[in-house]
Amino acid sequence: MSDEKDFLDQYDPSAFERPSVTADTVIFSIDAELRSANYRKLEQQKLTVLLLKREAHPHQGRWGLPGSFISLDETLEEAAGRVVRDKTRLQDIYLEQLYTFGAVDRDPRTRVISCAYMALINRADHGGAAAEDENTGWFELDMSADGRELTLLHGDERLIVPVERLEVKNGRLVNSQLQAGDNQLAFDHGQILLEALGRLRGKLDYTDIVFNLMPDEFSIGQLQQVFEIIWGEKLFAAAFRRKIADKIEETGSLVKDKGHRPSRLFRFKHSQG
Amino acid sequence: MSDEKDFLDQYDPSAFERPSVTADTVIFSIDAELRSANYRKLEQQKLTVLLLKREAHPHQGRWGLPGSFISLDETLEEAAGRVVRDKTRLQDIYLEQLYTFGAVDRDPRTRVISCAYMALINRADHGGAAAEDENTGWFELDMSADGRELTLLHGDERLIVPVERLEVKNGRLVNSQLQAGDNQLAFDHGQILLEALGRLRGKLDYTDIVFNLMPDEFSIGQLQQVFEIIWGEKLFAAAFRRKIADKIEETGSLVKDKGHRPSRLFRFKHSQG
DNA sequence: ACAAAAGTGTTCGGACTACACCCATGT
DNA sequence: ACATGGGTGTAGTCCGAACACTTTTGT
Repeated sequence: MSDEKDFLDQYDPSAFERPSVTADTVIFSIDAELRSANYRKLEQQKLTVLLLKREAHPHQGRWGLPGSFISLDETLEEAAGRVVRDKTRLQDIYLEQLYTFGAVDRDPRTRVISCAYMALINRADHGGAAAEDENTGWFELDMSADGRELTLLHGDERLIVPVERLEVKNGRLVNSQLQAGDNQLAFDHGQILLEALGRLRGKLDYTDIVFNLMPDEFSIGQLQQVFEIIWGEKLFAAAFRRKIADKIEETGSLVKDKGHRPSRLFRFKHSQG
Repeated sequence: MSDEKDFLDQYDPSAFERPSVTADTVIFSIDAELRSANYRKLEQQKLTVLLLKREAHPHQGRWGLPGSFISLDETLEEAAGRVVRDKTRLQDIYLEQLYTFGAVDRDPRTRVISCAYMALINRADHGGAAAEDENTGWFELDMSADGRELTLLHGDERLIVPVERLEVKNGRLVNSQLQAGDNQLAFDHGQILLEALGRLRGKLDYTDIVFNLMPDEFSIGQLQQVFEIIWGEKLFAAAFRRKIADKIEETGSLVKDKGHRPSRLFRFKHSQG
């Protein structure tokens, strides 16, 4: 091994053609819709994702996920964290690597490999975090009843992400052909979003990641709603309450001013052994 | 969008410094040890992983995972498949993307990002697949009782992979410091191997991936042993039998010549609704 | 009073645990 | 005969699904 140093000194990093690598982030948040419909009804919670309108080519004018080319002196996770910080002004956010997308032609410019991350925040909790503007929007996710189509809503904008039964090869999903439709996301970001949603759904019931989406204090009803919109199915309140009972603890405060019995507020109880 | 084509024509791919990207593969297999100890005892199954002795710098002489730099005209999965094919002569193998490792200094040459894949095969089933030689070895995995240390055995070779309680940050494991010890794997391949083992363990009980490790026909006892060596715990035979009963079907044949009641052979029953 | 949600009690059935027990074999 | 694993039966236990029911509020 004495000559390893010599080897390294002579090593030419440009010997092979290299791909570009980006860190793209799917930033989920929960938003509460202010429902005036019925003073008794709960305000409906919504699952939202942060999208940016692309100002440059390629896919100029389309909505896409926040992302960035990684620089050589930062890890993938650091790059993803940087993207989240730049777009939301939030730090120390839940961040999880999702999957790396490597279809040869997923970017028309050149070979670009995308390492996708999922971030979870609660927007209401952090004041003006990630305020919206012309080119920045939080899109509400709505899965169609048959689960074949995901709709993204933001003001008048309305994007459709087809869930074409994900092709599975060797047990792992294969990059499917990019859709060229009009109200579509840029690149393969629709696919990335679906992968993120799938991951979020799957991890809901065997991890505690939901609480990254919740405010510090929340009612059981709110929490149940979050499960319901992510899973797309109604849950039985009694069963739900008992199931999560040992993951939360009372804060002591109540929420009044609703047209029904006041609800106790809870917080996430960390580290129960 | 009319000028998107112009933009692409003028795009200069060398504008940003790019990392190298490799596809590294953790190829697991099951091997049956020929036990002469007791004619009644079952032949003990072993979980093995394919390692190569590095012939070039860096980490020359160390054992590491099979891998390759990706070329610009193949997907990540194709690159991983190519590596598996080159090393084992096997095609159409179960392949699953694991995780992408992006620590800045994980490779001393230059910035190298590793997209890790896990492959599952049954070596016995495919004759001389991945025969061993001087620089190619199937290493038996042995997790210590306390789960703090993974030992890799192959002939006289004996590598130790410390399981330093994986640092978790934001719910995802963080690349830990590279170990510089002697009987260690090259690069961060120990960490990659641990991640693969964790994934395999986790997926055992809610997917059907085990059957990728099994021969076409197997006894329930064999199958149970595979679960046991991967999970590192004994299972109750009666419960196990019932649990997997609806995933397998009888082939009709029996295995005699053992010092006990002959066992029926089963095969994986695909696609039960 | 009433609608809506908060919250508790209880039953039912299915899944897993643990143990007991028989079967079939090669030496 | 005996050790070893193959294979079935069965009682007990735990957990979630489902339903019934009470509590508490603002209008």
